[in-house]
Amino acid sequence: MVSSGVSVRHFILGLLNQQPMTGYDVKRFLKSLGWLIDSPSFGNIYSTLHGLLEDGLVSVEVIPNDTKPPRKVYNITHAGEDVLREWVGGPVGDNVSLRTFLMRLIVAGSFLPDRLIPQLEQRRQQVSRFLDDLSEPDGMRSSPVDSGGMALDFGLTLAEAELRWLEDALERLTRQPLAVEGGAGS
Amino acid sequence: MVSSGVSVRHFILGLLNQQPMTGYDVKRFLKSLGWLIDSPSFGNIYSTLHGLLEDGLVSVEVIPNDTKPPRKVYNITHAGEDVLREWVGGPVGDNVSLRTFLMRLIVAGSFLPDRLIPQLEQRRQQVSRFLDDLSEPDGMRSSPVDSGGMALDFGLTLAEAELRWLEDALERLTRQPLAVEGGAGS
DNA sequence: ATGTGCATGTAACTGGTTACATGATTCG
DNA sequence: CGAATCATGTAACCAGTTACATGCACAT
Repeated sequence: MVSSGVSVRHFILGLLNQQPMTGYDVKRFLKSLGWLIDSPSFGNIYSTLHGLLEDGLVSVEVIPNDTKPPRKVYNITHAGEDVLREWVGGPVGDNVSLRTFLMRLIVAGSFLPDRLIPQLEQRRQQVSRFLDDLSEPDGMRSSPVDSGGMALDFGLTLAEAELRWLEDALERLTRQPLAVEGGAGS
Repeated sequence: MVSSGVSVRHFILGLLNQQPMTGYDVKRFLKSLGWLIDSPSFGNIYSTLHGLLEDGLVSVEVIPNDTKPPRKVYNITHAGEDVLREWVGGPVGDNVSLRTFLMRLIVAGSFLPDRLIPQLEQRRQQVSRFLDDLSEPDGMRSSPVDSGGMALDFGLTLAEAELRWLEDALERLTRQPLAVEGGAGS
């Protein structure tokens, strides 16, 4: 019932929306984010790409490299754009994890900047709520686990940093709606 | 070959090491961390608990609640402690995600503070490397995806916050080794 | 020569989710 | 009176991993 199916499928489709890529490129990019979110394996990436192709959400251009295996550059189709637009516009689902949020941010960032604001706002509320719970005697702090330990402190630090970023980003976006179009895409 | 099998299994065992709990308690705690990492579902938690019990890594105390379903409080056994100690002491695996790191931190935090330092150090190097790559023209910044976009900025902010925390924590730990023992327990 | 990076793919497996079933209690 | 919280559990299903297979180019 979480309903925010942030499968690799949507995420990869989102990357392809920003820039045509090969499976290997996708892997390389995701690997660079490895410290934040786990990169899906090659196996998963390639089969996801095959699935997207079968469903007509991406097209492929095979660039033969006569000795090497040919590069297969995948590109999003109109049908794919429709699916993606619907997904990004759709409900975020409460209690999204950092991983989920980042994925949506990457996809939505250069696609529909106006739809972005409610997502940032939702996220801000969530992180803010977490921070508030720490001050209350009935929040997570009262939890027996790791009372006063490092993990709590770690989470706190990250939450504060994220919250500050969110507030900053929201302010920037609401002041000047920045009608991006040629920004990142074509 | 990632070898850092941070399955829910290890994580739950780690929570049980800090405090005996029911499956429902585990869920409640994990849910409070939902903004950071996805909480496993009830189905997974309960069946993991059953598995741990079968393997003798936890024991259970059934507290009958005559009208309500009985509470089943799980407690780690000596065998369980051995398994956990081995896991925490084991290799972290390079390129761990935030999720993985947090899990290890929660488990290790109140268990083996001396083994903690190399883990923090490894993590520090990883995050630091990411940050360095952003300055180089050949790093992730050169990636076609989301150039100059929000997601990159978001990641940067979090990375900086995490790095600062790690450096702080390392300094504190190396100056006074803090021989925790009763720290988190009774 | 040995390893690392480029480049793709498949099949078996397992970890975890979703959806279901049950039932009392408290809150609005 | 209906919804949420407490409290446990099972089984079908799906997402994603691991391990394998192939092969050239380039650096050490």
